[in-house]
Amino acid sequence: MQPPLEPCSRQLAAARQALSQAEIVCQQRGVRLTQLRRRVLEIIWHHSSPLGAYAILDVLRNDGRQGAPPTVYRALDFLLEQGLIHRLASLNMFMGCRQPGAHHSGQFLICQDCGQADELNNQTVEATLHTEAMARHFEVLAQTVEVLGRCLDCQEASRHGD
Amino acid sequence: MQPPLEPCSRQLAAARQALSQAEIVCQQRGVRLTQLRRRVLEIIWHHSSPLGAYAILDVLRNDGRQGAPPTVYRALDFLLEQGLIHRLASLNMFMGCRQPGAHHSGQFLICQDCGQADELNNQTVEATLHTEAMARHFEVLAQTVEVLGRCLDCQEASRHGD
DNA sequence: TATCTATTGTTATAGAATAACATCGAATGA
DNA sequence: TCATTCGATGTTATTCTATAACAATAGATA
Repeated sequence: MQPPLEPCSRQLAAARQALSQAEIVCQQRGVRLTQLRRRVLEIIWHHSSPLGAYAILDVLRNDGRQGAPPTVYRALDFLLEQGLIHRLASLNMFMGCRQPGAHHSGQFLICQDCGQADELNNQTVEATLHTEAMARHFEVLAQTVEVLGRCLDCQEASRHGD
Repeated sequence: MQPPLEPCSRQLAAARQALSQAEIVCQQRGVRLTQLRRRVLEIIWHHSSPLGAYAILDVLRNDGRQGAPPTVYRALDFLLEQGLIHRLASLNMFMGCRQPGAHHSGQFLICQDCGQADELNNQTVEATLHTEAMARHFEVLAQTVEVLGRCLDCQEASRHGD
């Protein structure tokens, strides 16, 4: 689980796109994507795998900005509310959302070796859970669906490694 | 989210059954359900909603037993390994498993008002996630499926309350 | 400009989980 | 019976995650 330190060009491009999309979404909604919030979103997108709040805080401090945990958590709360990032409950970490604008819970494949997470949006899973809930007269507010396992790269790496 | 302090008779009966089942399962597997582990399982079953590790620790201390966090976490680890309890990642809490013996991830409906959690075992959800994972050559090790919302009782309570 | 509100800074603390090492206790064999 | 061994528990300390409470600041509005 070694997070790379420098984002590759593909990540940078993804981050740029995510940030400009975020600007649009926030403008449409009349909410403020401040410097801090924008920077936190950028930090998250520059990283190839989900990041913890304190890792984000470290980067902010490296920026020269002063800050404490609430600084980060408030920015994260804003980004979560706007559907710009997801929180992975099983890791206590945060990652960028590829479909901002439309609020959705999403489903995630999380590799326990490299830490990377893939977002799914399987309608069958979501609908089936809704049906199960309805049968119990349960009102659904959010879904947490996280599949822990190993991605192809890490399976191969462990085979060659041994 | 007010957890009741005294278990009702239905809970006590459920706890008794869960404990005797746990005894059988552990004996069959040749693992030891010690006093401490048994007591932690009992505490969890005596409570109507999922419990946090530190809440369990408080009960243990009320018993007169000395203890620190590792005391509880080791017992919880054992019970998780044996499939006797589940951990709810979105709450950092633990609850009894109704199908001990068969290791399974389960799916949960969690009421944000009263804190109670209902366990599902929907095969469609599990199979669909497996299929999605396979399509990405992702090896599944565990599934976390937690639906947050409001149970019928709490929906009605809030309607009458306003 | 004065005011109001949202945002950020700051300090302190609560809550969740584990590392590392000491001690105890139940099973096993001599 | 005693000694040994290994699993289980006790103990202390620390790390990581998250929030409460209040102060200071900056942006918008009248």
